[in-house]
Amino acid sequence: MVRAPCCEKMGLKKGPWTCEEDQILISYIQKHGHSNWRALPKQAGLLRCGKSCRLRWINYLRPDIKRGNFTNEEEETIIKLHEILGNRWSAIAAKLPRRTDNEIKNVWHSHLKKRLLKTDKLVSKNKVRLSKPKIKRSDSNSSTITQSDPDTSTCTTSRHNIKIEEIESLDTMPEIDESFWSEEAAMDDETYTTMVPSKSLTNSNELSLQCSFNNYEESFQQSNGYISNLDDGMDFWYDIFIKSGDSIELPQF
DNA sequence: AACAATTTCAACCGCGGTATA
DNA sequence: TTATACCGCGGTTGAAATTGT
Repeated sequence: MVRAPCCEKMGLKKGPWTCEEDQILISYIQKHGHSNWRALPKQAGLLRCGKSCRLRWINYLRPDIKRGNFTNEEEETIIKLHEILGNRWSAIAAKLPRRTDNEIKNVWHSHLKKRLLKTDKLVSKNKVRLSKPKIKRSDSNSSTITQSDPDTSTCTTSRHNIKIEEIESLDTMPEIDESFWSEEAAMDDETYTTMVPSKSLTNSNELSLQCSFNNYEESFQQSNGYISNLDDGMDFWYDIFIKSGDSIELPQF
């Protein structure tokens, strides 16, 4: 099958929209809606293809669009959602009211990606590979977290101080102190402080883990009994299965 | 002030999914 | 079932704006 071009190029305008064209499009859509983008430009008297009209409306003219700089909160949200959803800009835009997928895509490519690349380079200098956690099915020892009480807030092992606390999935990532990224900020095993099972291990459907060092946190979530990092990076990826009542041995940092 | 390099972002292109004849 | 048309999405482009020298 040979697809027909989206519009006959003959006589149709391309490139930036004029104020006059914008006004024609806005007033037409206000009166008649946009049930058929292909027919719209002809009916509205615009020398544009339907695709161009749709894009102009969706990305620029829609009355419910929020324009201007993205807030820090919005940028953090985009970064987190991108970790989960990848380049699914429309899905990300659906979580950010009044922002368009095109705008989010642009801000990702122009700001956020560069920022993260910079961050990754610095993190890779101090890269740490986490070993796979061991699961204890029955007995336990001093280096193993055991589930004694679902409501326990802290416990201690011989190797690390461990605390058990509630973690909301996709919780806030704390501000990272500038010193963390400095050349001098050498990684130190002792700065790893917690591997945190939340909500106890008694309910395998509600388990999540959080690993933190300095002020940087890695979040893990359980899905279908498996735990995996929310990050795509293989360096922090786990594939472990935990059943109700299991205990978990801390990873070696 | 002039020019070059870089960044931003609106708009375009092509593909895949879906509806329809 | 197949061919066609349309819509929406993600990748890419390129002009305009900004920044650096």
